[in-house]
Parts: sequence; structure tokens; C-alpha cells
Amino acid sequence: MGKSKDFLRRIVEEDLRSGKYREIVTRFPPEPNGFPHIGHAKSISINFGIAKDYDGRCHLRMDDTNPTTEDTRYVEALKDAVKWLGFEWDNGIRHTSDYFPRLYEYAVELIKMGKAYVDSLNEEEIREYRGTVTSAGKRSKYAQRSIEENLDLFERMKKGEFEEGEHILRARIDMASPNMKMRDPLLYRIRHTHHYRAGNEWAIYPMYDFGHCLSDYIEGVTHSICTLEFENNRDIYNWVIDTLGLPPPRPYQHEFARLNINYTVMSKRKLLELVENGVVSGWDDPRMPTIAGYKRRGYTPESILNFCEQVGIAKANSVVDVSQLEFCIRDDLNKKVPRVMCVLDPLKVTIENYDGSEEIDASYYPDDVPKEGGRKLPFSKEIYIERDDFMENPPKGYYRLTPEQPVRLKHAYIISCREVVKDAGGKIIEIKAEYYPESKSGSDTSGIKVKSAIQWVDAKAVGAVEVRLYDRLFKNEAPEGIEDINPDALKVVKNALVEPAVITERPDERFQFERQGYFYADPVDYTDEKPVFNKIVGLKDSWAKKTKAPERTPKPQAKKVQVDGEVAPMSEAEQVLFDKYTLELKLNNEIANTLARDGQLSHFYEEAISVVNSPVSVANIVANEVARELKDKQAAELKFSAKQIAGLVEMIDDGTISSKIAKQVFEEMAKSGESPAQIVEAKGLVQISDPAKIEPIIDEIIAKNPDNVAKFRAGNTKLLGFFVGQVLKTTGGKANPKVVNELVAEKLK
RNA sequence: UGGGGUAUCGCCAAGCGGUAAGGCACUUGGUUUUGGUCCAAGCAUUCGGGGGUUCGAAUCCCUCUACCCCAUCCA
Repeated sequence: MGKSKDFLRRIVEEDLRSGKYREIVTRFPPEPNGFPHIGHAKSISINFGIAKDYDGRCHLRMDDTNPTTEDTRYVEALKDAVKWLGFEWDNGIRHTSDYFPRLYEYAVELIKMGKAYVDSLNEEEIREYRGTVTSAGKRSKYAQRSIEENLDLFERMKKGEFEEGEHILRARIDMASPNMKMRDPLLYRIRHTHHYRAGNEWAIYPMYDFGHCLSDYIEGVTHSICTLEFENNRDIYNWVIDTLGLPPPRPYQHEFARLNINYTVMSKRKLLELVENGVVSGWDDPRMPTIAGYKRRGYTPESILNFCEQVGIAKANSVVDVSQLEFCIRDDLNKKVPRVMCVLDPLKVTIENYDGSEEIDASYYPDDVPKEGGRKLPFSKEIYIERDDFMENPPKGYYRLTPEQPVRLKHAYIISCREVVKDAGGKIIEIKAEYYPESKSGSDTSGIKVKSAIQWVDAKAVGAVEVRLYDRLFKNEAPEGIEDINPDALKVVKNALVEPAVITERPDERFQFERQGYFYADPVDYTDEKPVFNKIVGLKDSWAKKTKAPERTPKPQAKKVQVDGEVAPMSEAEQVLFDKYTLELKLNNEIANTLARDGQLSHFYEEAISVVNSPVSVANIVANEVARELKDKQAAELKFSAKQIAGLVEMIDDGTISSKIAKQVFEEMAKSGESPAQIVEAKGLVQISDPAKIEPIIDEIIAKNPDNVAKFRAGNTKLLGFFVGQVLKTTGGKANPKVVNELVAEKLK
């Protein structure tokens, strides 16, 4: 039952198994031009996670090739993020800028090979010359320059003799490539800018496509994992390494889908916009999807990592529901943090029959959290409860305090409402209540049944704190930018009332405020004089769900109509073939169509039927199996011949082998080029059709799977396949499936 | 429009010719001094559509459709 591995880990395992690499080296290569967000966390979790899983190493490398946008402040944020998530990078932080000298040498080498040239077109011309996605580009006249001239120019570019934009180094690949990225990509540009690390030493800086692959190579990276939008860049990645002829081991690039979450934005540009426009208080605003933001909000590294694991790694663009993230943090905090009481919107309750005061022992943790610890709760005549824990005219199903319904004060006594005091405007300002002395929590002999227990705080022993209630930053599921900001994403409660132990004992930094949610002592603004708590996430609230109208209406959304496009008409020659196949050879339309439209296939087919007179069987194999092999190969590259296919068909037709075995034989043939008869002989693949041989096997399988037999008899006919499959498996695929099918159906009746 | 990708439940996501995993969300019911947690049950006769091959297809073949990426001297 081994848990299924993601496709990257599968590749890594295969590379290890095949001996391609002895040790796995990955890297997390951010550009230090912004704060890392939860999408980076996914990348960190993948790269460091894989290195950890396979006993390899993971490097942290600043991909700092663009001096105009990068800054050391972001480097720090990146380092913090990785550390906070609990990972250690191998042997010091690395920088692409460390490799500038070596990168320069590689570029020179490319020039010497005639594979790179200095172009002097201006920016606009370069764009024009590149062509469009549907039309080829044309090469610059400067591509004619001699190697010597290129060398000289490039060196002078490096020395800073030219203005920005005057010259540029390009690879000489193919200006007509269908892959736009391969149309003589830019390798080095001139930048007279101070680099935050390299200073003013360089006047030229490598482009991503040149610097990245080589940095990976230099570091001995084996698996260069990046996001989907770099798929087109993979060709350059390989081109650079290949044409430089770098000795193995060399890295290979693999792409996965970046993380998206609804109700949030994930691009550095949009995040920067929020910061610069003051929509949020900074990169670490608790509403930001940055790692710094989540950290300040109170998320734990464990919850983020767990989230990354839950969403998985695949190649399909997707948008994860934010509720998945919220689940992860609740799930983590539920088993970790102390429960305390805090009243956000206080309503005074005077317990008229209570005098004096007492301290009540209360555990920090509910019974289902196996942790020790507790505190004293001061209790007296005057307390505060949450305003919405009392209703004068409650709806059906309301469990809390009403004029008719008593309620328990969590950890303390049961109270009943005796009188509702209102101000001139009719607003309730106080409840006068009665308590039951014998109802004390833990020694309740009152026999009174209550529907719920609510949080409260003692009026005299209360601490006023600031509580910041955060909600999702955007009101739209797929926000564009500032116009979609949720105006209620932050509500500040200036004077929330919290029980004293939270502040005096500080048993933790994170708390569950009972019945409300999880909260975090703000690491920046919290002081003893003015404690500040951030709401991390609310508790699940099935009452609120029932009360409020469903906010996301199911939206029936009529089934999308599938439009069927036009099929390109056949050429005359194809039509002639098609007619011949259907009319003369009695092929069905689909097979005839497939064959007739593909020159290679029809050719192959004609050759095969000239050997064996079985047009339909041959057609089936050619149109299905041979077509697969011919997808990314030329007919000349095939290891097998039409004649061999004919031989295979003969064996099917005379019953020597079943079509299932035929597939197996075909695969072997495609790989080794041996004749079908040889393969059948060597592997003993002759089919077993004798019921006397098959029946005992069926009996055995039936005996071994009584559950499935019962299910089958109860009407789950799909299970027929299961039994047939089992029989085929035990016979190594040799049992005649038709016979097996009949026998199994018979026996299970 | 050329090229490169991707389509499995409301949202993620396994699956690689033989019984459609799992998580989130949702819906019931039970436990509960948190309307939390926990527990039990229910959630895809069907895998973007249509054909074909096969005893058997989400998986193989053909074809159509939809969406994403590429024409920064960004990464």
C-alpha cells in the first residue's frame, strides 16, 4: 500500500535506480527582488523535501543576475523563510553572482565556437526581427561578425566601454524555431548599475537562460525543478549545456504547476503593489500570503508544510481552495495550544445571588488534548459574556442564554437570566442573573441540563487587550488587484476582555480563545502594557453556517456544450485509399480513416497485407499499436518490419496467442526487433484454452476472495473483470481470456 | 494562428489494460462543559466530447473541444 509518489520523486527514484546519479542535488533558486510567498514555500518544500527524502543536498541560491531590481533586504527575507520552514541549506548560501567570472568564460567559449555573437540591433529591432508565433524571424546582419570581432566586442562590453543597449550577446541557434525562446536568445546585456553584491565590477550581466543552467551545472545540481512557465526555456537549458559539451553529470530541468489559492494573489508584482500603495502595512502584514505574513499572523511552519504536502505536485494548473490551508492550521493548533477565554464584544452580567469571590481551577486543555496545565479563573458577582451569547428572542435551535434557557459559564456555574436591562435606545446593556451554587463545574449536583457552555471573564480581574480580526484579503475568488480588496479584511477590537492568566502567565504565544478561534500574540506590537493578538483562523462554526445564508450559491451552471470542430477534409489520394479500405477490404470507417490519412501507416499496412491475407486484423494492429510507435519516430527507425507484424497476425488468427499476449509480444518486438515466433517460443507465451487447466485456477481464486464473490452475487457485475484479471495474472497472461470469461461467469452464477 | 503543456467529484489529487485511492468542502447521525475536536455513515455506474481496438479502456489508437505558457535587453 505504498503511498503514491509524485512525478518528481518518481523521476528521482528512476534516476537513482538507473545509476544516472549517485547523489541527488536540488536547489531553491529565488531572485532576491521580493518577499517569498506561500508559492515559494511549495517550491522550498519540494526541493528541500526531495533532497531530504533521498539523502541528497539542497542548495539555497540567490539568482541575482539583474542588479536593477535586487536587494540584500530580500536576501534576508528569503533566508528567514527557509529557516523558519525548518530547512537547512547545504554549505552556505550561494549566489549566481559568485559565478560571474566563470559564466563569462563560458560565454567566451561559445563565441569561439561560433555559437554566440554580439548583436548591435536596438531593442525594437530585436523584437521585430524575432518574428511572431506564426512567422519565422530573421537573423541580424551583425550575426556575420567574425569570431575575433565578437571576442573583442564582448570584452569591451565587459569593460564598460559601451552604453546600455548598444550591444548584446546572443546565442546563434535558429531564428525560425517554432519555439520562440530559441530564436537566438539573449545571453548578456550591458548594465551600468551597482550590483548589491558584485558592486561595480561588472558592466555586463548574464540573462536567466544563460546563468541558470550553468549555475546548476557548476553546483552539481542533478534535478533542476522549476515552474511550468519555464517549459519553453528547457530547450535553451539543454542547448547551452550540450553545445558547451560539458562533461556529465549534468542537471536536467523538470517543471511542476505553481501554487494558486483562491481569494489571494500570488504574483510578486501584485504583492509589491499592495505594499507600495499602503493597502497593507508591509510585506509581513498578517493578511499577506507572504511567508513573513503567515508567520506574523501566527501560522506554524508545520501547518504550511503540511498544506504543501496535501496539495500535491502535478502539472495541471490549479487553484487550491483556501479552506484547505485553514484546515491545516486548525488541525495543527488544535492539538497544541492552550484554551483560554476572551470576550470580544462584552455584555455585563450581574449575578444577583452571588457574593464574594473565588478562584476556579481550570485546565488549559480539553480532555481530548493530552497535555497538562491549568490556571485559576477569578470569579465574582459581575462578569462579562459575549453579546451574541444572549438573545431575548432566539431563533429555533439557539443553545445559549435566553430569558427561558439557562447556560453554563465554562468551568464555572450555570446561570439563568432574571432580567434584561436596556438603555433608552432599547439596546441591552446588562443581564441580571441568578446562579446555582450546586452547579459548579466538576461537582454539579444541580441536575440542571444546559445546551451549551459559554466563555466569560470576571469584571474585576480582566485585562483589556487589542484583538485584530483578520479575514481574507480579497473579496473575489480570483482577484485581479487592489480593486478586489475586501474592506473588512481587518477589524480591530480595541478593548477585548481576556482572562488574566493569558497575560500574567503567558503559557504560550498562540491560544485558542474558546469558541472563537486561534490567536497569536503579535510579535511586533505586543507589549505588556498593551497586549495585541492576531486572529490566525476561526474555529469551524456550524451554527453560523446554519444561520447565515450560504455565501457561495451552488450556481447550477448548465452543462457546457461541447462543440465539435470540423475535421480537415481528406485529400483526393487519401479518399481513394479510404474507399478501397472500406469497400474492398471491409475495414471500419475509423480504422480506414486513420490509415488513409497517414502515409507512413498506410504504407506499412499495404506491405503487411501483401504478406498475409488478413486485412482486418492487420489493420487493427497497424492503426493502434504501430501508430503509437510511429508517433515520434520515422518508419525507418522501427525495429520491426511489416513482415513481422504479418507473422504476429497469423498467430492471432490461428489461435496460438490471444490478443492480450499479442500486445505483450508486440512490445517486445518494438524493443528488441526479434521475430514474434521467437518471442512466443522464448517466453512460452502460447495460450491456454483448455478449460480443464483453467478451472482449478478459477476455483482457487474464488476461494480466496469470498468478499468479492458475495459482492458480485449481490449485483456488482464490475467484479467480473477482477476475477478474470486475477486468473490472467496467475497464468502470466497466458489463459485464453474469452474462455476465462465464460468459465468465471458460469462459476459465479 | 506555429510551438510547448494540461483536462479524473464543488476544490486539490492518486491511478500507467482487470473492483474509480486519499485530503479539503459538503450532508447526516453519535460523543462532548468549545455549535471545536473525535467517531460512524454518505458523497464520480464514471474519468473534457465523439468514435475505434480489446473478453475487458480513465489507462492504447484516431479525432474534436476547452484552458494555460511563449514574440521583456525580467526571472
